[in-house]
Amino acid sequence: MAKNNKKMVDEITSMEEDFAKWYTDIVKKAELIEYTSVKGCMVIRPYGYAIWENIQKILDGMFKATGHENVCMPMFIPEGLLQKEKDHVEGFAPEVAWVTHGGSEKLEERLCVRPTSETLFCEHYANIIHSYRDLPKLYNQWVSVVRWEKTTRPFLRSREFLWQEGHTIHATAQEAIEETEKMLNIYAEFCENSLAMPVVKGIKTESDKFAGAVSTYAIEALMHDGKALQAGTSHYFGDGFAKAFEISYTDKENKQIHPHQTSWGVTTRLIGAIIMTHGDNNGLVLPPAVAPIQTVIIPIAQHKEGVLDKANELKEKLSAEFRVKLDDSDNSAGWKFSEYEMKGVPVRIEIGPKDIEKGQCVLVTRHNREKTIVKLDELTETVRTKLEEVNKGIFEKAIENREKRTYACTTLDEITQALKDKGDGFIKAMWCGEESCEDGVKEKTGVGSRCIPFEQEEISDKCVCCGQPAKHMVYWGVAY
RNA sequence: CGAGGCGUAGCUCAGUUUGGUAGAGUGCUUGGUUUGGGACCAAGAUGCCGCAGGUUCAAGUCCUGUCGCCUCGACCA
Repeated sequence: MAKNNKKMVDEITSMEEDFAKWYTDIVKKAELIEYTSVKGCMVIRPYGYAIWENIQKILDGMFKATGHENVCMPMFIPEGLLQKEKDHVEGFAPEVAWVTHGGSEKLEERLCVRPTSETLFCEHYANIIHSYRDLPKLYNQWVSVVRWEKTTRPFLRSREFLWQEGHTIHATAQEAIEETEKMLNIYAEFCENSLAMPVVKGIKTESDKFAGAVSTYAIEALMHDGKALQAGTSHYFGDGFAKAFEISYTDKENKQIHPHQTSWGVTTRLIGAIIMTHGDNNGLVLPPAVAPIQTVIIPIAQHKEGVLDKANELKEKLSAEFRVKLDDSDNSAGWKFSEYEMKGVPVRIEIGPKDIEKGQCVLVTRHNREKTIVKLDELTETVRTKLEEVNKGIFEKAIENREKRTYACTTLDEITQALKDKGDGFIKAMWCGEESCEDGVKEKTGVGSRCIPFEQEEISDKCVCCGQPAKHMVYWGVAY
């Protein structure tokens, strides 16, 4: 037993020892991805992709329920089109990949591989929007984009990544702002309910907003190691893009008006967020809503008469409601326990000869390894309850970690001290609104502004950096 | 992109200092015994020593370049 336990932890580096290594160990050993010969481009393997498919299914439903339609834009953007909006091109030019040849012919104009699709949507909107009757357009697409990142990490920062980008266009600023906020709320709701990941909703500072946006809203999550991760963004563009791309409509009074736009997105980075929010030293812990396998049945002494039959019967019954796997491979039971813990399966069902005799089985919840003996005729309900329990349990654990790692500070020294004593985390501190102070905090303490949360608190009345009257409470942190 | 570390069997790594027949554990295959926390015995297969040049009679080992991974910075979903 002692030997076995030791071996189990030997499989992955412990997160206390080396969090970054722990992360890559999990990503590889849970069979989420495999590296390829192109830096920053990974194979998302079936188990990893299944998580993404579940994320897609839920979010897509939420988008459609709020009136959005899916479209698909091309993957190439001609250089001239990318350059139409000044801030936008400045923001993205350093990290785009260019196509310069078609076959062996050099292209007249280079094509960039989309790093994001605002320009393509704008070109399209200019063509199809003429009247106030054409508005709004609530579009979304599920595609991949390319950004030539310098340092890459699976799911967190890859050169090609999967995402959805919503692009909407509205008659009025107010309507567009409402859309921006609505989508941020949808993201937050999804993260908290389906991913059991608590998030802070807020607005980005001027220096941190999206290239070309009037304002950028974001949800920020705190990972287990105390670093912050931007889990989703929603941008309000005003009519800046509309002007640059000459999109206008005729209103009821026969006046030419530039419409107002938004865009919003989440990416496969969410999978990284799930790993770093819920995972532990035995591997992944998946939120039930997106787990490819919600419950795994492990037969004990499966060579014995009747065990596999019973296990199959349970699988049949549970499949009506859950994503179920029965592992009848000839690996030992202990091996299977570890394997599915590594893969983060929320609920494990053990069924052996002794159980069958008593008309019961054993349920183990992944996040706390708690064992429950369940009567076979109550199994479906109990699995349902246990899945909810896992979801609740991991959410509370994540909240607890965030609370423990959130420090209210009134001076730069307090920030430095808190980080030193308690480790990385969210710093809540006041800010005067000046960029020089934002930079000053970064320079002197190492934490950058994450967002100005909607839920404001008054930590003090002075800016943490310059001591002048404060305008906002800001969340600061080291970001992924 | 700047600084540092590492690339040898599917995985973890030894061998590099001092050049001389390619190694271990684990995994894999086959057969048998096992099965309530990563089982045991026996037999077997597995290597462009990251890649490309160079030095040498001879390179995993020395030199140059390059690619990849990890850590810390700068940039970012």
